[in-house]
Amino acid sequence: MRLSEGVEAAIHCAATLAGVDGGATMPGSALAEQFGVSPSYLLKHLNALTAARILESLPGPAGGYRLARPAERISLLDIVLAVEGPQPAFRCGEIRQGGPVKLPASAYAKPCGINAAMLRAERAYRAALAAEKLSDIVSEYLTDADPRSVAASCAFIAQRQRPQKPPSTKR
Amino acid sequence: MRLSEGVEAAIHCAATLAGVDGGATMPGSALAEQFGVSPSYLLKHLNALTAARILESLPGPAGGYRLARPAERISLLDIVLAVEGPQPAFRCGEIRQGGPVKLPASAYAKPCGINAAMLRAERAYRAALAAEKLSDIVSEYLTDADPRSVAASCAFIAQRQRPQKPPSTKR
DNA sequence: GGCATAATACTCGGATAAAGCCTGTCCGAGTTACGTCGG
DNA sequence: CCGACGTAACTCGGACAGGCTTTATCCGAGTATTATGCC
Repeated sequence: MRLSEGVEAAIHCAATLAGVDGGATMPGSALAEQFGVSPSYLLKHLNALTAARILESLPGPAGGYRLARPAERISLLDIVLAVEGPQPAFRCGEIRQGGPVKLPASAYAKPCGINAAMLRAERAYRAALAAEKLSDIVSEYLTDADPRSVAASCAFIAQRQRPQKPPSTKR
Repeated sequence: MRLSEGVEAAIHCAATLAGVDGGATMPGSALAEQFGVSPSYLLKHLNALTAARILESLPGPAGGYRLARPAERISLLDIVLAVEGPQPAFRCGEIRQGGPVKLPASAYAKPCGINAAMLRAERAYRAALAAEKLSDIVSEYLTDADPRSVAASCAFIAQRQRPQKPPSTKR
């Protein structure tokens, strides 16, 4: 059982974007720089989040990414499913039918009990992930993390975010 | 998120071995034949189960595999961990430290909140897997599955199991 | 001086190679059962 | 007839290639900004 490396980056990016002012955006290059990962590769995952309607992307010089809805309505499950895909972790290959004894298909009408048990467990996993809201992650970070780390993150966001409405961009 | 293909085979094998008489064994070739998978490859996973003290292996002409303890004390979590490894699905790469701003190590003394949240969800998953006992899987199969499938499975077990007359020598 | 226009620079997006893990296969070491020989 | 021995066959165990998903990278399409020329 192994999750993609990109899930971690996607969650960190979403948490960072939750800290930008409403309406402002942050380019993918800034997010990649903050975490020291490849910009081109991070775009792949950010694109997946955009396709899942979790992020919004704006092109152009003042463009970038921002959350498509408030952080209270974004759960870790949404991000994981967007990056990893909606398929369950356990995929029943129906090996019970692969034996030498060939039974009619009607004998396998009911789903495999092992598959059902694994899906029950996975449902609990997804429920736990759905309970973890992005806003809670951010709040917990702001209160529990080291003040120096929080200050550095806020400074980075304030420096690299791009406000949308004001026409004048100084730089 | 994706589990190994071998997990399904391992669980099916364990469920089959739960149906053999106490003390009797079944060779890996018979298990592979029952599910139509490669015998040599199945041995890899059966070996992992043996290393995890879930199965016992007896060499020799009348040898094979059997459960190391009653099915009531074997959970799906034990099998999954044996095949997939004990590492959690989400492995924190500490990308929060990869940015250009270098803070002293003391600023990262507390664990990453995102990692903590993911591990909380995974703990729920493992708890759900631990609640699924192998004996329950077998009981559910015997009562709910199609009678033809149950009859075929029992016939296969009775035909291919190897009773162990003398007290076995543990490996 | 104001407005339309064209060049510009920055952004995202998809298509393209390389690496790592999982899958699949092979052959060798070890052990037990059986047949045979000797007592 | 009984016991011990040697042979043999069957088993598991670890080491060796191939396929596929994941990771990483590059270049092209699109758009708001900006400077310029015209009115």
